[in-house]
Amino acid sequence: MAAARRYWLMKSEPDVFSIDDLKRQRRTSWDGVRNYQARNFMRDDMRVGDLVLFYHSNAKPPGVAGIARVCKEAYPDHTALDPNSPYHDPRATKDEPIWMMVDVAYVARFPEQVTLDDLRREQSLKDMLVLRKGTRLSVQPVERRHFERVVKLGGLQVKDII
DNA sequence: GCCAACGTTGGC
DNA sequence: GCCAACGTTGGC
Repeated sequence: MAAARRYWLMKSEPDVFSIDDLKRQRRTSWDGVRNYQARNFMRDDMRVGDLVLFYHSNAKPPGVAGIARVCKEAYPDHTALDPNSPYHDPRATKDEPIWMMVDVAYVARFPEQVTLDDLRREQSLKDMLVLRKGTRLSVQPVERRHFERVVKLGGLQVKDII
């Protein structure tokens, strides 16, 4: 029997890569994660089929812009080996790549972004990690009930994206 | 652009 | 193993 699907929130700066970019490309490799906790979530816990809240950080306003789905499990992030990449890490080698990435596919763009303020206003979402002061994790787990609530706030039906 | 909060580095 | 210094994140 397959393990239960998990839910995540992943941050991206829309000036760098937005939900619209993902929609155009249909899928992307989630490169550039350079935080051990975030890497460990991707490497150890993300499985094909997991659903992702695509969060626009450093945006005006910041918030959840849509949904993605994990379509390939963790593998080495080769940008760490590339001296010309902004994500280059001189410690990384082919045998010890240090950093990992997953691939995600486009699922849906919310008709209306669910802003950070919207999330804060929802009593039922008050325990979400993204709302906790000082939480900078760019890859974080989300509870199913929170995921489903955000989808509804975004104007979509859960059954339509699963 | 500011700056609080956090993660990482490196001297000891 | 401690912790000060530094770099980064990300909301504002």
